[in-house]
Amino acid sequence: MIFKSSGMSEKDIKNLIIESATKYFSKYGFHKTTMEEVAKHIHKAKGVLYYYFKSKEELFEAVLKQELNTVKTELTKIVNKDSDSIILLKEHTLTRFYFLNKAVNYHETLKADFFEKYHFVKDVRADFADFERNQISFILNKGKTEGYFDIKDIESSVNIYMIIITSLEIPLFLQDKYDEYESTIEELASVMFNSLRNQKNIK
Amino acid sequence: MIFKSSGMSEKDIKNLIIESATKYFSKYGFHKTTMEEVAKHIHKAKGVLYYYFKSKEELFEAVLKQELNTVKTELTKIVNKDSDSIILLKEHTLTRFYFLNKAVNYHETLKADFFEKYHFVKDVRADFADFERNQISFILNKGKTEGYFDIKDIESSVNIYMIIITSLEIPLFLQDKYDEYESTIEELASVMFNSLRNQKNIK
DNA sequence: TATTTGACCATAAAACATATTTAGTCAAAT
DNA sequence: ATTTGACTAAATATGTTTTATGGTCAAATA
Repeated sequence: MIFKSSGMSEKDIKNLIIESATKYFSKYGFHKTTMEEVAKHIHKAKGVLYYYFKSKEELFEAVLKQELNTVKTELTKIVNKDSDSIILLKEHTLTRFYFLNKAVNYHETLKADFFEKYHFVKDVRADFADFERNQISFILNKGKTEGYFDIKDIESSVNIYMIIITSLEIPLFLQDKYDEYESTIEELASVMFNSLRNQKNIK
Repeated sequence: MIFKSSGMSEKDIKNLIIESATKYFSKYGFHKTTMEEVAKHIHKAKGVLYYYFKSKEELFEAVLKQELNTVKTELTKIVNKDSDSIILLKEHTLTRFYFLNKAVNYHETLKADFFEKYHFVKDVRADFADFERNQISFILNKGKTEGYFDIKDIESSVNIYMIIITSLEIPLFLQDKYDEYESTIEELASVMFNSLRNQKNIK
């Protein structure tokens, strides 16, 4: 009983904090959110945040990780489907953008490439990039085995895919062109997988 | 004689100013360049700059236009070649990035998407985008006619091409990843034209 | 007439000083 | 084990002064 309630409550409080922090970080961003308001919202003193998190940055990282885990979960669902790799790649790309578009704290971290203020999130970003790289690598390999894709160098293809995908993040999410481009994102995804498609008539 | 010398000198001075301005804008950027130093460099008083240009912004525009004209000239050379449209598209893309990489004042204008300070260059940028759109449109049409490309909707394909191309500008030029990505740019260009290639075995 | 000058002004940027807010700490309380 | 809230150091915001700079213009030049 003692174990249960103390164990439960620790996790609950931590989650409550993350929940509250998510609310404020999402609305005001990292720098305009204060630890005070995050604590007040769950009727606690500010100090308690530092019992569960070492710093504001660490709290933000927790929020960001949770946000990206949602995306990861959705993407994993797709990779686990037993559709054709072509379908997989297309769905993966579309889902990626769809859920990433909602991940507003991730959007903020894109500023790390321009402003020094956000360098502390680079590990989380690198982790997500690795995750994605692995998944795309898996899909391309599967497609190669199945004969759908004609790829000499998988790693090189994954590289190019990643470059295009991440380059698009800035216009889509930092310049808020997701809605404007939405109708073309599908065609955009097609460009990518069409180019990988097995083409017998190529020199 | 009077016409010649006065006509000549007007153009010469204007070009001298642009030349000097190019030097300073390229080295220090728009905001850190002063009209004073641009004038001093050609041993003139600051006021004379305002005889030929209405404002600092207009002078910068002149520099930028000249810079982009170099790129336009190179790209036009390629479009005028009578190679296969596939070769054309690839060369066009590579040349575009190669010369744009040297156009440091153009790089600065990319900041217009993030900072209000650069909004005044939007006309020049729009003009360049139109120019490019037309050229790509021309190449794709040519490719369609020749049977190299299998494109239902040219305009839509041009759109996607433009979105990818311009999205890449920020990582390449603002985040200085051109050298890092250089070896993959060619493959990147291939992705684009492969996807447009006539593929007989598509559903 | 066409061009150039440099003193001049208004405004913007830089530099400085001051006040306020906030991240993070910690001894004490629960 | 967890929470509190007073506390500090540092960052941020605010206000003030100084300096630098874009732009003007009447007069000079050629």
